[in-house]
Amino acid sequence: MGKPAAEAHASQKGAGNQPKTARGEATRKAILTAAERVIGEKGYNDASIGHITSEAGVAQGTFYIYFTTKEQVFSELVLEMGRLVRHTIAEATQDIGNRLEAEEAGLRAFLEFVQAHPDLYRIVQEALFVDPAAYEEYYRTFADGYRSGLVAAEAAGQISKGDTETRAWALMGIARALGEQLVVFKSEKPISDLVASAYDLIANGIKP
Amino acid sequence: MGKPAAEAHASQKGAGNQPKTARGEATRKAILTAAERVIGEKGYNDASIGHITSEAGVAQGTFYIYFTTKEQVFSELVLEMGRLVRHTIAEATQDIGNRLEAEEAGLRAFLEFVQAHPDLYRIVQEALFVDPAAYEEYYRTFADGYRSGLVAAEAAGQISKGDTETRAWALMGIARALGEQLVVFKSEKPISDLVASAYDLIANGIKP
DNA sequence: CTGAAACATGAATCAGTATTCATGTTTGAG
DNA sequence: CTCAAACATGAATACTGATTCATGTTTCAG
Repeated sequence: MGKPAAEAHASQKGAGNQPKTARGEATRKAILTAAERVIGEKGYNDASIGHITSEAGVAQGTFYIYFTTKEQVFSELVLEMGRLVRHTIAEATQDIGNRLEAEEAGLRAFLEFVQAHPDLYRIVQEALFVDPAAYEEYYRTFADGYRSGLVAAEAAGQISKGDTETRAWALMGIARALGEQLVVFKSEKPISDLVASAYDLIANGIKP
Repeated sequence: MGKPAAEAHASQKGAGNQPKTARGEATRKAILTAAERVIGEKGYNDASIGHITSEAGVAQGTFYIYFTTKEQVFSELVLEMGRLVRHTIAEATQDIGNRLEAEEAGLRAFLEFVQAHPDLYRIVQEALFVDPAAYEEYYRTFADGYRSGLVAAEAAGQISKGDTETRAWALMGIARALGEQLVVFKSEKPISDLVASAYDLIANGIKP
């Protein structure tokens, strides 16, 4: 029984060892940031621990002080993206009483976030292949929130009646597609134009 | 100059060595099919050449008679998916004069295809990380076709005016999201329901 | 029939890289 | 100050898996 069984019941989520000093804190954050950039750019498999630690300016072994596994940093990044995106959208829409307007504001906030964090965006997409559970949780959580918003709006008569679940997925699909336009296809189109067009489609459809 | 410089100017697309006998033809197809299943299920990185060849019932070295690289089979599968999907949708919509109806029929055809070929669907998604060029070509080609259809419909007064490019991306985003529902999230919802809800959204929007 | 081209085999090669570890260095509570 | 806990190092380990190759076997045009 030599081991203190420190990490017996994970102090935080599935996080590796948590730092206990300011120095450790900084180092962990440096690694996490480097991982975001490197994995986002090269993809999970081509991003080696060596790349990450050298980008972070620490030795290779240091990685394993704070993370148990390469996959674990990845998962943590997916979680982080989830928290950040939900927070960003919630904040952007909290004062808006009308759902259609909220839809527009939320989409804009999402696209701005994605443009500012392209690496995180890609990481979430890659999660489908690296950490399917994290991927599913990300989208399920998101969709649940989305759906309940739609249900409320429907009840309040702010939107027409319809299959809220499918609508939620479809609307998320639109947001994703436009986000991909920015991050993957490097579209030059201004976000406001994307939002305006998408909003018109969402509100009115394309029937003449 | 011992080498016949056989593959000097690729006989077919970027395809590896093409078989020259019936036996070879069959073997190549067996490997391709196995690759589709194995890569679709395990993902690119966990799918080893050994897995693929054993699933195909051939020796490991046989793989390299028909493909130059692991990445190359993958690319070929992405191309195949592109051809098949375009063909499927074109066929399902060719006799439909009205764009809105075509939209509905096309979406249905796409979802049915995706449900029948979940492995190919996943492979295309993973292409963003394994072979970005193939991924981009897949979606660019698709979007171009989509967009020109919308332009024609707009001119014919079958749909309202709007930013065709963004609309094309958004509509593809809806299709993708629903496809993912089927393949990734294993939704039980019947395709007709998905199509009906999505069609209503696309045609009329959600404004009350 | 027949032999050169095709095809098939599977063991060996070879490189990359995640993870571990023995050894220092730094920090901060007391 | 002081020393035990934290933190950091980077070389060594260990393993996986793509690709090659020397050696047979099969096909089919002539």
